[in-house]
Amino acid sequence: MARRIDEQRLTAAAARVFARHGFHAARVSEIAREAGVAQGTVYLYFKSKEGLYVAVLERLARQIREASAGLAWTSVTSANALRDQFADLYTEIFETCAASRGVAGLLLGGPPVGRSSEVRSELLRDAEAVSVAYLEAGASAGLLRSIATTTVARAIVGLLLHTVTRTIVEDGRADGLRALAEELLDFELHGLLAPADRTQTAHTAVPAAPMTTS
Amino acid sequence: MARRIDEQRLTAAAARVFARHGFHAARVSEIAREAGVAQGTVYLYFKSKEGLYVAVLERLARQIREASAGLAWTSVTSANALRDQFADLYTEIFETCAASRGVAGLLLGGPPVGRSSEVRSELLRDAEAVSVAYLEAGASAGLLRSIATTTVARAIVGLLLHTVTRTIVEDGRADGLRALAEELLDFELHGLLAPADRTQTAHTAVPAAPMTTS
Amino acid sequence: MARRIDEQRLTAAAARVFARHGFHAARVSEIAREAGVAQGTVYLYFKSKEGLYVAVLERLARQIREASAGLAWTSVTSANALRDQFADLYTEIFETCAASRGVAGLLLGGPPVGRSSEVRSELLRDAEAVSVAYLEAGASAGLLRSIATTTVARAIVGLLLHTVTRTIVEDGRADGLRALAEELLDFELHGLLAPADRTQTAHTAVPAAPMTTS
Amino acid sequence: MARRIDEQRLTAAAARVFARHGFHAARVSEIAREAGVAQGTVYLYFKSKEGLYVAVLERLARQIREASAGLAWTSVTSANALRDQFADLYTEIFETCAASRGVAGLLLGGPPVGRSSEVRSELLRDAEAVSVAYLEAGASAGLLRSIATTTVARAIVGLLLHTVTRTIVEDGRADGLRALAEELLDFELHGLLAPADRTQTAHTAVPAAPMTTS
DNA sequence: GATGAATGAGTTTTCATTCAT
DNA sequence: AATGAATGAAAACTCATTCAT
Repeated sequence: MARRIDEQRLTAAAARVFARHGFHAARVSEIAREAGVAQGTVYLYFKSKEGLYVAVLERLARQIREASAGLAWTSVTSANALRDQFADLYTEIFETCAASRGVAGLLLGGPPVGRSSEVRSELLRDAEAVSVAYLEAGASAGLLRSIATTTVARAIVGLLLHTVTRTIVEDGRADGLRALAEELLDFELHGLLAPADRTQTAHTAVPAAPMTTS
Repeated sequence: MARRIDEQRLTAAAARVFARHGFHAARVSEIAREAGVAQGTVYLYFKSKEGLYVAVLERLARQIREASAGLAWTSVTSANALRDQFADLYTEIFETCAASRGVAGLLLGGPPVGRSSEVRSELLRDAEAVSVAYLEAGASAGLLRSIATTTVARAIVGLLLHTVTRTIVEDGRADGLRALAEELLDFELHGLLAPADRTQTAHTAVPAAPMTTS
Repeated sequence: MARRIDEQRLTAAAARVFARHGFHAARVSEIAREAGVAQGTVYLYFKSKEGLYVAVLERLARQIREASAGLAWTSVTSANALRDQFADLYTEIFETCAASRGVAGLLLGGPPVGRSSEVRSELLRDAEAVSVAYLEAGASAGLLRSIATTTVARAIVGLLLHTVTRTIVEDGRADGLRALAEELLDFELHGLLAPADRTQTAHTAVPAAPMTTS
Repeated sequence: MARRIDEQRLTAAAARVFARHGFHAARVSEIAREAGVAQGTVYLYFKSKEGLYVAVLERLARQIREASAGLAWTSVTSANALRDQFADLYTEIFETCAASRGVAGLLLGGPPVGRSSEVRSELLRDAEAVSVAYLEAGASAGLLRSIATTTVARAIVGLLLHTVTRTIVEDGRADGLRALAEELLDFELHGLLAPADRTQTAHTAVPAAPMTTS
């Protein structure tokens, strides 16, 4: 058990240090100091700095998975029920990431280090797979439209991902995460277009030449 | 005497090498060899390896901006026109990124190196700003719903970004990019829900506990 | 665990290598080899090659100070007593420098490297200060003439310095250092002129145009 | 002749740059820029940076020799005449060095670079030789005491050298150089001791333990 | 198990020098 | 003769990892 505790101390310290400096600039010496152990001790628990890094990422990936697994998933028979379940899921994910901002940034946007790319890819692939499953289930149930499943599944994951990266990791938003989830779901479910019965005349002042800023 | 070698030779070689290995694992010696110049020559044109890297990213960022700026933007008065214009834009972006897959991966998902984070941030910020502008213009023209603008703008950018990263950079898709764009737009504009008049009974077989894969 | 190798091993090796090649041409790798440690080890003990160099110079500067501080200084009431005390001091300095010829050359005549100039300057300034103190004390005691104190103090230090540089460092003289000291003191105390009562006729064959050698 | 001019321009520029940065930190590019020529041009006139450096030192060494050679040396038959001639010599040397402070510092205290050590040594050796010649001539003429010629000759050179280094190069004194020369000569000729007929009782407060400053 | 001193491989960068124009 | 772009050798320093205690 002591072993477990020390390992925890190390990954926790490593998470802080990696979050602070990124993988390459992080020093094993700093991690050891922050964990209150000698440098050599790190190598009793982890094969290498790389291994320690991957372990840190894996912990967050696991937490995200657990967060979603912990939810009560039931068969869904209405759009509202579907929406509520996903709002729960998104909120859990957001909160888990908000609690580990720094590591979340590395998990989603860090450099490829050892198996780190796989950890990220697997997480995203799983998320996409879940997404695909729901889209298909929803479609066959008549709740959802039949659309380009793979593309849209990826779009949904990307939308979540970027929200985490920009709004939670970069801006540091930690409150109102459920509201954030609801806003995203509203967009996902209903799309952008105004209800068909609304008049669609307009000379919309859509500006020319986008992204010519900066 | 004018520069005798083309700066382009260097950035092109650097793009290949950085794409192959990422920033940290890329060796200046390999870049020089690939460009067919001596190592020292690199430093006649760029202050450092870091500077060279940022220059490579900036070139792609510029290309993406130019791709979108080159389009004919007109005032939009119908949902279809809006959709067409964005299909053009997305297609241009996809094609630009497909032409520089490796660098696109670094630009969108690479580690922070020198000013590289700013280059990425500026690009995303600009994209989000454009997105916001269109959402607001579309809404005030009655074409689009009024929704949480910032959140949705980020969602849209994230959705694009992840599509580029996964489908174009990782999977290497180079054809059918307009179709991809159309699929995304269909999702963006109409959302996931089946038309309201469709019956919404269903016992949706929505599976419990998502993301418990691998 | 206490340092396992002796810092002394490093400075001694460094002293030899620096003495052999001077600061710039000295290679850290050679110092490490000469000390029988790995290159990296040098940097456990010293921040940089520069720091190691300065440490080597400081050690000799300290030794010179200690050599002079170890002498029994008493109030002086006669020219002979004064002369004896200084003969002791000079001899100590000469012997200390003779024991570290190479380093003495660098301390007194090496290029400015990091704080090395300050180490030298401080030593010389202290020496001049002591000189000034003695000249003034001697003058107020009626033992010495009243003369341009600062200028003469510097002259005396310079005379010692150059003797060390030329006779001890360059020529490698290691014996008869007390005699050397006595000769210098004879010159310092009595000057060059023949006793006034000696006839001063002479057709001195003072040669014209000096220094047209080589 | 154009060649001469360019060479002059180069040595003059090099003197400034070497004086500013020392040999190692001086950049050939900076010298070329300061001289208003291309880098390659330097190598039309000098074999290497080292050669240029030595040329700069040699120029000052030559100037010092010429300064002394330009004086009217006549046979000396009195202490006063001797003193006057040397006052002239010292003043010339001081003024020459004051006019090239930076280079004087390098000539007398710079690092060993190529033949630079020889240039310095030759100058000092010549100075010592002249000194020896005068001491011997003066002694045989009965003007000067018979003393340890070599030692004293070196002492005299060292005294001059250090005065140049400290008072002219470091402190930047440029005026009153003749007075400085006279002060040195007074010390050299008469020594420190008070005239014998002055009472030599005194309890001289000669301080104990010198050089324990800093 | 824990320690931390020692290791030494590995890489960017500088800058004197060359030589095609 | 002059140019200055290109060259490439050379070296300090860092830091992950090891292993004797």
